[in-house]
Amino acid sequence: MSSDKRRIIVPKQKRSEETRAKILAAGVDLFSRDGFHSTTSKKIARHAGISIGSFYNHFEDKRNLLIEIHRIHASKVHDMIGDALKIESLGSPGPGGSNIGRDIVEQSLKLHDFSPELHREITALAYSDPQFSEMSRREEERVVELMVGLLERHRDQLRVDDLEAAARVVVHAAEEVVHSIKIFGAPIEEKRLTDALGDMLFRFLYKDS
Amino acid sequence: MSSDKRRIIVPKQKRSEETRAKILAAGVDLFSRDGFHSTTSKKIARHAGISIGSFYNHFEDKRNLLIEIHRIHASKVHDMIGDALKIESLGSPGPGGSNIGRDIVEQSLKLHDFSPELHREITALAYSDPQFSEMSRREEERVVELMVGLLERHRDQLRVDDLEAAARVVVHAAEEVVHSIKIFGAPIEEKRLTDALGDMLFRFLYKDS
Amino acid sequence: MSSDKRRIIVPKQKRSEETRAKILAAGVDLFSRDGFHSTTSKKIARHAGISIGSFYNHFEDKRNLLIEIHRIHASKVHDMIGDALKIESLGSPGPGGSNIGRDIVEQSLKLHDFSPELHREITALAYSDPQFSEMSRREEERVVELMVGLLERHRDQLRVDDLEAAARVVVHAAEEVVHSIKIFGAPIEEKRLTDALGDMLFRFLYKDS
Amino acid sequence: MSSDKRRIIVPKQKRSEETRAKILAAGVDLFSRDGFHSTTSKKIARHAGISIGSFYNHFEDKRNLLIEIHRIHASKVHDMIGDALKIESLGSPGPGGSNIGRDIVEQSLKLHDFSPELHREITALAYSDPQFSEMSRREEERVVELMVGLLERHRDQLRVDDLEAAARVVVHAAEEVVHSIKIFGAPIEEKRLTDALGDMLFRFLYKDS
DNA sequence: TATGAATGAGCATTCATTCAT
DNA sequence: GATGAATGAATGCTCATTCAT
Repeated sequence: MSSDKRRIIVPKQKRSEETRAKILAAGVDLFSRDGFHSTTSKKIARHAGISIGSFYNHFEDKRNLLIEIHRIHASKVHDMIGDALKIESLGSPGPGGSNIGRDIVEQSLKLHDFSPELHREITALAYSDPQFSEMSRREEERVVELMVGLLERHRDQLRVDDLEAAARVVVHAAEEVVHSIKIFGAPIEEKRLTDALGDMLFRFLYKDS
Repeated sequence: MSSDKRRIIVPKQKRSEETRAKILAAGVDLFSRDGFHSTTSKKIARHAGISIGSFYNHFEDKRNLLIEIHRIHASKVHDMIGDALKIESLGSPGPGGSNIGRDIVEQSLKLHDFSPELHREITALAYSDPQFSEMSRREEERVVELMVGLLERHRDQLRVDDLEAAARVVVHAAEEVVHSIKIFGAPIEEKRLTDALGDMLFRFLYKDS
Repeated sequence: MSSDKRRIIVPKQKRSEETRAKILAAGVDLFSRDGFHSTTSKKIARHAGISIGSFYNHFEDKRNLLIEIHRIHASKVHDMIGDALKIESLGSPGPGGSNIGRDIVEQSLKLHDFSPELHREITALAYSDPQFSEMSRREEERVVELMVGLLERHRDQLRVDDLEAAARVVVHAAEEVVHSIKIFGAPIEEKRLTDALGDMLFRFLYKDS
Repeated sequence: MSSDKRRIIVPKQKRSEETRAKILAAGVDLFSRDGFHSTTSKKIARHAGISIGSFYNHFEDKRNLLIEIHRIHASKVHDMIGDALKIESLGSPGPGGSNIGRDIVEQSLKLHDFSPELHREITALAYSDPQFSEMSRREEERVVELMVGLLERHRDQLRVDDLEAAARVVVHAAEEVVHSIKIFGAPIEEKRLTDALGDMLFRFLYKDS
């Protein structure tokens, strides 16, 4: 009762693994540069320097390549977020000192320096394609979890009760403002936006500011 | 002698105007339901009950149909925003009373009840297509302007100095949270999110609350 | 037993005649500029400043418009040829004096100053379309007739016996050399070509020169 | 990484080479029979017994197929001309003997027995399409070169000074008369035309005839 | 495993022509 | 006679995918 489906290679040999890596790299390049819809599987194969047949040996189709790229990308981003939010940044909170608000903004900006074009493309697909929508949602859940963890560690300094709702709102606000800067090009000086955002998050989260 | 360029119909006859309306309606239906890329010009014509030739008499192509739809949609939304932000909502501010934060959230939610699917699709294109990116940006600028106007009218009650930066941050935060509710389906109870958002905006904007 | 065919207007009213003239003029312009295949009936109507419906009231289709244009053009050219070949140019033949060879070349060049672009387009169609081939042939026959007449008038000075064959060869040679100058752009100085051509025709036709 | 540009197959496999040959053959057939404009890429594919996709794998488009056909055709014709003009035909010149005039006519006729229909179609395009115009011109230049070479080899017997101008006039005259015979169908007996043409060329070129 | 030629459904778009007003 | 919106068959071309080598 074996599946009729095309058999996708699970690379075991070194050569095969290299081919797979080349395809992934080409996919990142082209999806970032031209977008998903303008990137054809032939172009990917050519850009990767392999044959179209080989492409289909390694990935079911274009869509699945992007999903795999997304998976890898997301896990890298997730690790970066994990690292970032581990930082115990809240020694002396307040406008003058360090605070979560400012730190979140800083880390968000940093995260978007990593492949903003790919991020843009995946965000586009999250808005137009249910499967990518679902993937983005799962990714977001993991980020929210980390954010909740961060907030919990500073609970005593915070004024918010519903940490999960707060975490979500914070993540969304940061995400969108950073998009307006990194993806669409800040319409006013970046610093004014990031200061306002940092200020907003700080005031929202912190007791007696 | 006059120009030989392809001429798009500028409706003079009643029948022509009706056809144009049918195409616009069909475009809204299909772009909302299936997305831009899965909607073909043939499908639009069939859905509108007209011929493919007629479609091309009225619109240069699929893309220009969506642009026109967007224009119409945007101006409706803009009017709604204008009306909404005119409301002098700030009798007795504070967690218990009415306040801008809560009002902005409410109005944002209301706005997204109007054709959320189309809004989703256009947002997707704003992320993937430079022309739509530019259109969305212009639209956003007009919203920011209205928001700055609103803030200015309540300046004495507000703690923020940089009204434009504040306006932008507020608009982005509200937009994204509302998208997570109306477009992607709230992952937790809507009220928890909107309360947190309203609270955040309020704390950010208001003096010593 | 009237024909089912679309009834084409035979202009009686002044307005109608003007419309017809406008269409003919527009046809000449566009066929000359863009060629037959790139000229659409809509463009013709627009260029003429009339409606597409009116175009079809006056001409069966694009093809028949060109045929009519050709007819008018050909009769003008024919008149010009008639005038040209009437000239009794052979006072003192010889390389130094006037001679038929040189005159034919001169007149051929002059003829091709009249709408060379249209001539080019019609020649193209003569090569690719049987109906135009036939029309060109008829036109050619009339030119050959005139040429035979000219030769007959100078028979005593000529060495050729088969006047018709001579006429045809002369017409073809002149036509093609002039095309290479007027239509394709002379690859060497025009004078060298026309001198050679005139010389060739002269030597061919004249007795012991 | 290599270029992403659309790549036209450069045949490596035998099957590919066969397909290419089939397309070329089908192109010759259909362009000759129906002309360029009436031949669609679908018809070519069907006639060649291959898929439309395969057609586009091998040729950029219909136009480029004809260009390639022309290139092949032109080089064959050029070889034939080269062979023909090598003939040292001028033993005892004169109306009774062999002479260049008669030889040129003979060879021109022979050349046009090879695919006259294709020649007709390409001539049509030379009149209507700048790119084909340019191609025909280049081809003509090569023929003129060969003709100049021939004339040079018999210079002492010739009366003409400007060999290049003479060569061009000769080529044009022969070309057009032969077209009137082979392409349009001689309106009078072929022999009368060829005799007149041969006579004209002979009298033009030769000393004291 | 890798290759790349072959496939053909499907899409955007054009344009000659009709006909109701 | 004039108008121009409507029509839809037809065309050029793309691209995801298959499969024989």
